Amino acid sequence: MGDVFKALSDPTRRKILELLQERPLNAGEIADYFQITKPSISHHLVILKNSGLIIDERRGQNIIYSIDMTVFQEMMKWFMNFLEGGDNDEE
Amino acid sequence: MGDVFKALSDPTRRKILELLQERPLNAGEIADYFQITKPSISHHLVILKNSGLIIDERRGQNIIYSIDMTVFQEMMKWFMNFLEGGDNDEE
DNA sequence: TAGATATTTAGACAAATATCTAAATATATG
DNA sequence: CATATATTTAGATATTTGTCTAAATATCTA
Repeated sequence: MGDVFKALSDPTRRKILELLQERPLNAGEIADYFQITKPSISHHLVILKNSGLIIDERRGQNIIYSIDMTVFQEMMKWFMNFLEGGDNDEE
Repeated sequence: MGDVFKALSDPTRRKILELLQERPLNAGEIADYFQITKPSISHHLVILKNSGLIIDERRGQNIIYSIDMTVFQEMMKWFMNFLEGGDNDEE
């Protein structure tokens, strides 16, 4: 769960999520949106994947990334706790 | 706005927010919940304050910290964007 | 199988971060 | 004013993080 907050703390990774929110993209397409190198993007994708925010699927030479909504729903619950004033248990 | 995600990326700071979600606390009371030193907690409080997540108010020798809900609502909007599939514009 | 394309892994490095100790500031009170 | 209490600021340090280049892996196709 802490991994998710860590993953969201980087602006490049948040932008990747916003791109994937439109539609799934392969690694190269994602990299094209940024100035940084493909290996750096690949590193960010690993972090996003480990946090559970995205999933990947190889299709031929490409690896296609897309958002996994499940974790976003958990995040919403964490924030809801503050707005509603209910109980909370994290790590 | 990126400051908020950065602020939330540290587990100590998230725990501080959870404590303040119960009720306002002064710096010493907050520090008592943790093993780390008061200066370190003070540093975390500065980061939380700069992000807009908390506000402080001096009362005598104490400085009392409490949550500012405004930013939480903005966070909710950001997450809502993913769950609903609407448009988004950040930084 | 050889070569081209897509992507990741490995290793290095500079910048950012969390923590500490020591010192400074602010307030209250005898 | 002098001392005690609460908190922050300053400066140092070890760890983490984001980035890079070079090399490795995986897949497709001629």
